[in-house]
Amino acid sequence: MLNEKSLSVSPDCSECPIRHRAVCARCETDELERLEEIKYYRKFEAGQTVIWSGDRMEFVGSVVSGIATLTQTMEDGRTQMVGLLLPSDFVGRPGRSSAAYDVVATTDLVMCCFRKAPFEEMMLRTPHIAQRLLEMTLDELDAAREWMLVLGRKTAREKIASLLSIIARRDASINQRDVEDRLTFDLPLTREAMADYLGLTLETVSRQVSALRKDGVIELEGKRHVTIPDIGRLLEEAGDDADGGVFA
Amino acid sequence: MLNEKSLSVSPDCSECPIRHRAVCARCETDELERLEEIKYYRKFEAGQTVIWSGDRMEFVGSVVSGIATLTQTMEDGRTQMVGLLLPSDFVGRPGRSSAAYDVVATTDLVMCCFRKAPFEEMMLRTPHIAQRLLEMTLDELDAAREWMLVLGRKTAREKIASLLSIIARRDASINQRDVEDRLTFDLPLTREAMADYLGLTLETVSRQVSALRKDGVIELEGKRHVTIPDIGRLLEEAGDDADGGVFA
DNA sequence: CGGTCGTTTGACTGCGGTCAAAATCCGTGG
DNA sequence: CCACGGATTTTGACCGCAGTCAAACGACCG
Repeated sequence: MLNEKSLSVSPDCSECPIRHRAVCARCETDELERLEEIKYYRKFEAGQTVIWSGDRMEFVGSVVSGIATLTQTMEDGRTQMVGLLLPSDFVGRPGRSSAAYDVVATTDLVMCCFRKAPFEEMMLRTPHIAQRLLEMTLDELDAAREWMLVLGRKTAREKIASLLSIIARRDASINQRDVEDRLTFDLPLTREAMADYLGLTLETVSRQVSALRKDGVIELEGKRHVTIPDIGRLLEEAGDDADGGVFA
Repeated sequence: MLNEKSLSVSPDCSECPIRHRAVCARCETDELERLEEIKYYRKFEAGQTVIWSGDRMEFVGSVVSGIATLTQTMEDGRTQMVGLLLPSDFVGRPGRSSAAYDVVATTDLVMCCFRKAPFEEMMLRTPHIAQRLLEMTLDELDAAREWMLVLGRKTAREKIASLLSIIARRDASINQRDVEDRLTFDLPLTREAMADYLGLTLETVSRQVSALRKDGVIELEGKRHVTIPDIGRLLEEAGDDADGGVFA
């Protein structure tokens, strides 16, 4: 906790890399000015816990850069990841006083935080924020439901393929890369984190990743750098409808 | 589809049984009057499909009475339930033109429908509706994430116990029953529907229900009527924290 | 009475979990 | 530059939980 850093200077909203995708996306200039007054940046290092489940939450905020995970843990230690937080994703629930999940930085992370009470008060007066938050929450709900199908009904191989295609899609969207390009990215998750996301053990993840590599569905350089020669093939392996533009 | 019934008369909102829990919960009298103008009731019989995935959605609405399910299906027929819709739950996504899931009535069902375009237009002008919808969506997101833990990490026995405790909780809350009472309710789902919710086969569901009965965790009269002699015991079996008031 | 639907039960199989060990990666300090 | 130690990943052998296939049972209805 000691190596967490608060930045004294928060960059101007108008230059923010997530300006057009985050909870503030629809705000007008004057609304942004009021947001500037209650915002502050915080940095976390890879591996640090951002919020502990059950803790009192004094802020909500957006991921500016880096990746974090949302996880739930049972008393006996079994854990399930319930969300992957990428830049522009929102953290925290207005109207709730204590955190429901652990939030952990898996890479170095920068967050744009808003003090909770002022943010909630501002939400009531600023429909642009509430509207955008509703839209984002509906998207997250859809993603969670898609993930329920993955967890409940897919095989281990399909689960891995599903995770890779989701990361590939999000990566392409964030980096504005063309989908027709040869997709290539770094896995932001350890095998254990992948297992926690997919409801598998890390051994099974390792075996199935190797199998997909052996079958030519993916290519690996080192343990983490992935290339996808044929995205249609990967989507087929995921059990998704290959055509019909999940990527459109 | 022919036996679907439209009611010519929609009861007054002020007498509505879900008045204080549905998307209209926070509306003032004048706001309710405007909602009355765009609402209509529809009845569905048990087994009927309310909405097909992919269909154009011409309405959104609330469940007034009865129970419906939200399901997703893969090409090869594997299906996963992603939501259980009880009275006051909201159906449909403002801002989206086609349905993402199948909605099926599992009992006779009455819905309070709003034509989609007028409802969306009204949402922009009526913060009370948007606020309540955000709150409900956040609750659904939490429920979906809790379910991800069930699907990803719990054993078949724990899954059954989790489902029973959720139904017991919701049933108690809807019928305003005291939790300390001897909990008793009718299962609104077939074994197959339970299996689709839990990511199991119907045979496994049947076996585990029998096992819980044999072990005295639940009592059965017929196939569907369930009594829970000790809710704490059931929560233990579900792998949840037994104390601490999930039921508080 | 036969037919359908939902459910239970049994026998067997196989996918993914468990336990264990080896291999690889990577940062750190001598 | 290399040796060391810890973390991460891979691989192997074995096992058990839940899936599969099949049959029978009970309730309900025409």
